[in-house]
Amino acid sequence: MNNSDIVFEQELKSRGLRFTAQRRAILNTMMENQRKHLSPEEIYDIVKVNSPDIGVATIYRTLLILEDMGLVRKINLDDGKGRYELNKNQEDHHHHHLICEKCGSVSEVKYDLLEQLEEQILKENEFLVTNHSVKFYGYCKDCLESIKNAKCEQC
Amino acid sequence: MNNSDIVFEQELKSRGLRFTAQRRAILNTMMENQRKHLSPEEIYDIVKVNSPDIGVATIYRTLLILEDMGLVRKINLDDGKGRYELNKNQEDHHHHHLICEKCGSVSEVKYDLLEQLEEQILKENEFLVTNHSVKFYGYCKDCLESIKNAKCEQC
DNA sequence: ATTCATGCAAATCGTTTGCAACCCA
DNA sequence: TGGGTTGCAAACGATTTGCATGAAT
Repeated sequence: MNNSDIVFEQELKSRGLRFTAQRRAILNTMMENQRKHLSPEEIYDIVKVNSPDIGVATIYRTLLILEDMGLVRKINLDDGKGRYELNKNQEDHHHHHLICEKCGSVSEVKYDLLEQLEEQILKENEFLVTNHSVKFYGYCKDCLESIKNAKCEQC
Repeated sequence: MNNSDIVFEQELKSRGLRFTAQRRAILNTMMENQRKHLSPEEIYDIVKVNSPDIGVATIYRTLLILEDMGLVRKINLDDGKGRYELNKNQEDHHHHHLICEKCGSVSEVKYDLLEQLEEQILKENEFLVTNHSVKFYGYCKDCLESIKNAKCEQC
């Protein structure tokens, strides 16, 4: 039982919820697959290896709890399913995703130049920004190269 | 038959597609509801008023065509359904959405400070950005006020 | 013992698809 | 006339829900 498990157990208790083997297995799976943007189905497949009797519903129900606790964050990668990533700490909070429109790969950037813009929004729109989601679409390194090569063949 | 209808008809013809009453009605609905972020279902309900026999499938199929032509843009407002907005012109391209987490309202900001960041991404990640999606979550003007008022009652 | 959590299957929601009838070019 | 288009309903994939059973405190 690691540190995160203990934190999780405390959080659950303080909400009158129980620390079950399934919930523990799901959180551990999230920790062992950081930066992977797993879908509920993928988490299900991983957890099933050691807990064959688990059901998908438990994955969905647990992810809701983890998200509500701020231990996990739900993101949208435009592939029609939910994606979840570990919410390690606050500084980790502001990273953005690079989605390759050719191969579908997802990488990350950590810059955050949005504070300034958010102040401006508060002043001009009277809207208080508490969070944001930024996605960049384009071509990853590998696909840029394969496009370059494909063009050369036609020369 | 307005200007956009003519453009639409030409675009359809150039692709070997037909200019039907249904397609026209759907594009007109999009134009009459700019900045509304309509879902396919909502578009369906509006179009149905004047074309009671239309089916949802036609809405979906037509939106795909309009999106492919660049006349319409699909966005994601985290409510589990697709949302569409008119893609009026290129300058209109870079606006972002402000999503109120209390009342769910969606407004817009037009600033775009991302070019600089995208250059940096190209250099450091070798990822060529061709498009982006930016969403800000927080509290709209009205909800900020109601929160303020609620707090005062407790004083 | 009590109350919450689970697995299962059925239900739901948004979207897509197959197909026969339809209609624009 | 012929091939794209439509409405309908069935199919689909992701997620949610009801419920009887099972497990944590």
